[in-house]
Order: sequence, then structure tokens, then C-alpha cells
Amino acid sequence: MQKRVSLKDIAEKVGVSTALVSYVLNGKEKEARVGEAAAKKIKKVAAEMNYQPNLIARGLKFGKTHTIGLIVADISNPFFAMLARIIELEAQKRGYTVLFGSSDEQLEKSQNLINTFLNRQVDGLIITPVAGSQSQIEVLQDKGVPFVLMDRGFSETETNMVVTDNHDAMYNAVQLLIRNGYKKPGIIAYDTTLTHMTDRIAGYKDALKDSGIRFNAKWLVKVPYGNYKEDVTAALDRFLDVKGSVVDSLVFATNSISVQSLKVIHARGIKVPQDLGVISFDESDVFDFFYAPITYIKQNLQAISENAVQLLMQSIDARSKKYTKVTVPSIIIKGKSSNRSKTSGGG
Amino acid sequence: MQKRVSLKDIAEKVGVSTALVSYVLNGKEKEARVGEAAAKKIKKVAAEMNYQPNLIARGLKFGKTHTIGLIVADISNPFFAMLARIIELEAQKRGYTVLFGSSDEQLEKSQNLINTFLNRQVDGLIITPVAGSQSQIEVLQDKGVPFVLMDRGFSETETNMVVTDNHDAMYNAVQLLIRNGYKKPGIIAYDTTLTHMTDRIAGYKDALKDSGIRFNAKWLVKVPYGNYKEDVTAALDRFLDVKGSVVDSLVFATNSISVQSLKVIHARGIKVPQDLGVISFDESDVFDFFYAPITYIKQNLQAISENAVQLLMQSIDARSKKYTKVTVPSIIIKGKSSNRSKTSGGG
DNA sequence: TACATTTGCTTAAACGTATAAGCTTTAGGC
DNA sequence: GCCTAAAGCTTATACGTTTAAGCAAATGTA
Repeated sequence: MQKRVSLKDIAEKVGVSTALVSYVLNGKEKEARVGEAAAKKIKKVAAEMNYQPNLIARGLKFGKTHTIGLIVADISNPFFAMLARIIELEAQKRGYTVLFGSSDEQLEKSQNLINTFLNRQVDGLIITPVAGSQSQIEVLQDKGVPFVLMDRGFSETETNMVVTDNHDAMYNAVQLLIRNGYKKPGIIAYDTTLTHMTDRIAGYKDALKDSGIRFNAKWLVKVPYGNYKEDVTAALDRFLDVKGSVVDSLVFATNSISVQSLKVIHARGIKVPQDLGVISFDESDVFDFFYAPITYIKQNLQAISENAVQLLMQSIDARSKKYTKVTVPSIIIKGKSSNRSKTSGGG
Repeated sequence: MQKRVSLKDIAEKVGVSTALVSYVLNGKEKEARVGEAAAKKIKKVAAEMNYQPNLIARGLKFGKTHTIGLIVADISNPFFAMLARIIELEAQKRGYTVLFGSSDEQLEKSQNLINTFLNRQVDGLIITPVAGSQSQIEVLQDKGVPFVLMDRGFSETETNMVVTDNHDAMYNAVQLLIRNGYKKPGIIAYDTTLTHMTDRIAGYKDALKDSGIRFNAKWLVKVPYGNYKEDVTAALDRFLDVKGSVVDSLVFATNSISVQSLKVIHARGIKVPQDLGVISFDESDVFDFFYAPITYIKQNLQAISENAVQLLMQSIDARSKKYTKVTVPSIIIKGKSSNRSKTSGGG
């Protein structure tokens, strides 16, 4: 790699000190009382030599790198890919660059990424925490590292956090099923204590309660993330195998669960929405191809990303110990999978 | 943020100079003839204080940041998301961290990202170049910046490059259609001079030629990326509207074109593979839900990513002006969309 | 003329790290 | 006891940047 031109190179060429060059190129000519002639020449030479400041050196000097670390749980999930894209954009708008990593829902990778990013002196972190990473996050709090949790959090620990209103979203979805005549709505979720899941499950239960439907433990299946495809398949078979199914409708707590479930439903020839009502949390391209377009909860990715970056910037600037939780509303996109009666406009 | 502990902090606590601390923590005790007692104490204190080296300072010192910049064309495309994930993993294995950006197929964003990354002193770049970015890439060559183009390149400029064998892949796909009895295979591709497209189109044409089928200009549609959904829809309507369609089978040159096309085909009620044979370049989750599982060309993402990182590392280390082109083979996953006769095992 | 002020620049120090070179102190040889 | 060598440490310098402080010359004031 060609040697980059430094202040020193310019200084030598013009015949002044590096200090003068720095003053001029930072627009501090007046404060530093730089002569007009010198300023002009410095600017000219800098432009000719195509000077670009070394941000690493600046970072060292100021203890601020204008870099943020983004750790998503799984970049191959379009949900996180979209978030990553928007966050990178929002960060760039504010003069920040994104160091990127995918924890793949693994504790160890998460810790590695946090360490790496901190050693690289990121100014802050945006993290979708993985199950069991609470202690990792608490270390960050102790160190006073600015960070924002995104998409999910921990119920016991207060942190900066930007999440969808998961309870509300799920509550509305289940209520919709019930309004449309389903009496036994089930749910397939991940088995984790992270708030996005617990909130969704709570929303599910509250919707039942407020509709006067007594919750049946068989309606709720929690699958571990590690082996979810097999487990989701097994769960569905238990739900639906027998005549007189356990449930008459299902909400899938994430898009990955949805896609896997729909594959099984498709393969088993189960009729949606007649034999089974369906609503998904998050969307997927596949929904359009299901014979009954899938009703789904659409999170506001733009708002989540913007708020996460915004909050992180505040946290970086303010250095306060106050934590803010931002809850972003979502909407339900009504397909045909959640309504048996074709006449009703209820979705 | 709490002040991080530096060599100086350890030195003061132990009562030695920073130099000694540096020697010890870098395992240079022997070369530097550090006393046993001092070494032991330094190690102990460093551990106690949880010393982590400041990689920014190291970067400045060595002119090497162990950071690479990754610029993908569109992170919201699962194809690139998967690549990003693997590249991040491979880079990490080699002690590198990834600065990440999505150019969203925009020239200006691409240039911005390149500039930002260079100013941040990345050691090298992995880029999926966007249309028209040739001059941006040539500037990198002039500057001697190590980089690797991935997924696509420029036919006129020789660079480091890791791509699928696009010609071969498309050639085989079209030959498969022809072997399965299709006489008029069409193709929908993006309108660009980037090699991934030109190679695929060339492969398509060569497959026709070698099968004794005369290419018909109406069979090839190139849509601009900017407005592809509408244009793909329009193209399909032209292909299929009339009785006695222009084509009897189609190859889609990317997964985005595929998904959009399948939506239209689905909506129009066109029968695949009877009325229309279909093969896609790249895969998508949606393929499983199409009533006839889609035959597709599966690129070897792992190999592409590994080679890209590998080649970049070589380029960073070697500093030579030689350029290497790596071509990665792909395979065809045979679904039911490319074969009318259900008895044949030909896929 | 003498002094104060302004102008226009340079020097020095700092961020955290690495390392060549130099300086003491101790040990060894005679 | 003297010199050499080795051992064990420190000092100095550098990476590229920023900025306070300082210095010399020019200008202004009385």
C-alpha cells in the first residue's frame, strides 16, 4: 500500500510546521492567527496531495473513534439484516462507522465480539443480546461503556433498550384470532428468558384472559433455539395429528418459527385458515406464496434502528448513568390466514 | 466510560517503566532480558487490572489495524447476508475485525464507504462492486490498497476476484432445460456490464448454441436494477400473455428476479413446469412453498467467502502487484420446476 | 525611544504502544 | 582490585494528530 500523505508531508512541502497545517485544515485559522498566504498555500498543497486525515491517529488523540460496534444475533435472518442495513445508514449520517459482527445466538461469540470491539475502542455498542449474556452486559454497565440493547433485553436488568411493544403486538394478534371465531389459539415460541419472548408470551396469555378464555398449558410450546426446526415440526405434529386438534389456531412467535411451521403445514396438507388460523410475528418473503396469505405482525424496523442509534449517541455524549427504554409500536398486516369467514372484513 | 488501563497504569503500579511492561506482556522477556521477579509481578498486576491492549494505538504504531472493510451490494439480500456472516467468521479466525457497509447498489454510497474505510486505515477491502464503480476500483489499484472483488467484477480490469463460475453454472442450467424437452428457454437478467451478469448471459447463449438452438433476441430480457419489480412483471407479461408464449421456460439470473417472477407466475396461475419450465440462479426460502419446488443453482457461499478472505490476506501480506482470479464451482439443486415429464429422473 | 501588543509562526507534549539504544549495577575472570 | 561482560532496567523516539504555550518579529502607542 502506498504511503498515505500525512500532515508532516504537507508541512515539509510547504515549509511550515505540522501544527500550522493542522490548524488550517481544521478551519482554526483565526483562533491560531495563521497568515493568509500560508493558509492558502497549505490548503492548495493539501488538495493537490489529496490529504485524508488518519482517523486512527485522531482516535488515539481524542480517545474517540467515531466507531460503533453492532452485534446482531443472526445476520442471516432478514430481520436482522434489515436492521443492520438501516443502522449502518443512520450511523453514517451521524459520522459514525459500524464494526459488525453476528453472534449467531452463541454466548461465546457474543463475548468475543464485545471484547474485540472494546479493544478497538468503539465509542459504543448496539447489541441484540443472546440468551445467558446478562453478565456480559452487566460488565459493560460496570465499565460505563455506552450501549443499547435492541430487539430484546433482560427483565431483571435495567439498560438502554429499544424494543417493539411485544406484549401489545402479541395481545392484538391473539385478540384478532379470537374475534374471528377461533376458540383455542396456541403459540409456538422460543424457550428463553429474553424479554422479547417473555413479553410475547405474556401478551398471548393476557389476550386469552381478557377474552374469557382459560389458558391451557398444552397450547403453549417453547422450543430451544438450537434444534428448532425439528422441535417445531414435532410440536406441530402433536398439535395437529389427532382428529379434533389441540388448537384451532396458532401464533408463531418469530419468522423463523413461522417459516418452518408453514413448511410442515404445507407438507401435511392442513387447510389454513379453515382447519387452522395462523398469525406470524415478523414477516417473510415466503408468506406471499402460501395459498392463504399470512397475517403477520410487522415491526417498525426503521423506528427501531433510528432509536437505537439515537439513544446510543445520547449515551455516548451524555455519559450519564440513566437508562432509557424505548418501545416501538408495530402493526398487524392482515392476510387471509387468520379469518375463516370469507365474508368478514376482519382479516 | 471508565478509563481503560494502559501500560502506564501497570508500570506505575509495579514501579517500572512502560517499556518493561510492554516487553513482558508481548512475551519478549528473554530478548529484553527482563528479570524473573519483575516479569512475574507485571503479569500478575496486568491480570489483576484486566489489562487489554489498545488496538488503536497499536494500529498507529504499526500502520496495520487488523481490520478489513467489507462492502456488500445489498445486505438485505440473504445471499449477501450469508456471505457477510461467513466472511466475518473467517476474518475473525485470522485475527481480523470487519468494518461493514452496504452500498445498496449505489455508486455514491460505495465511494463513501471506500473513503471512510481507507481513512480508518483498514488493511484491505472485500467489495462487491456496483455498476459503474470501475474507476473507484482503479483508484484502489493505483494506491496499492489490497482488495478483493467478490461475486462480480469488471471484464476490462484485472483485479483480485472471487466469483462463482457463472458461465458454467448458467450453461448447465440451460442445458438441463433443453435436455428436459424445452425448446425455447428465455432468461431474465439485470442490465449491467458487471461480469456476473455478462457471464451468465454468455453461458445461456453458449448453451443454446451447443444444443443447436438458435438464439432469439426476444428470449433475453435485461431489466435495470432500479425498478426491477415492475420491469420483471412487465417482462413476464410480455413473455406469457399470449397463447403460444414467446418462451416455454425461463432462467432467472438472480434470486431477487426469481422471487418477483414467481410471485407473478403464481398470481397469473401459470402452470410450472407444464406451461413453463423454471430455474433460478441462487436460492430462496420461498422456493419450498411454490407448488413445484424450484430447481436452482446453488453457489458455494462458504468457498466464496473463504477464498475472498484468504486472497485478501495474501494480498495484504505479499504486497505484490499480481492479481488472482478464483472461480468457484456451483451445483444445481434439482426441484420439479425444470422437468415436465414426471417419470424422468432428470430433474 | 521604550514598551506593549499583535501577528505569525514553532516547539513541546500528549494519546498508548513498541523497540532500539543507553545506562547502571552486579557478577565473573584474572 | 581492576576490567569486562552480562543482567536488568530506563530513556528516547516513533506512529499521526491536536493544541497549549512560547518565541520572535512587526506593529502600535505614548
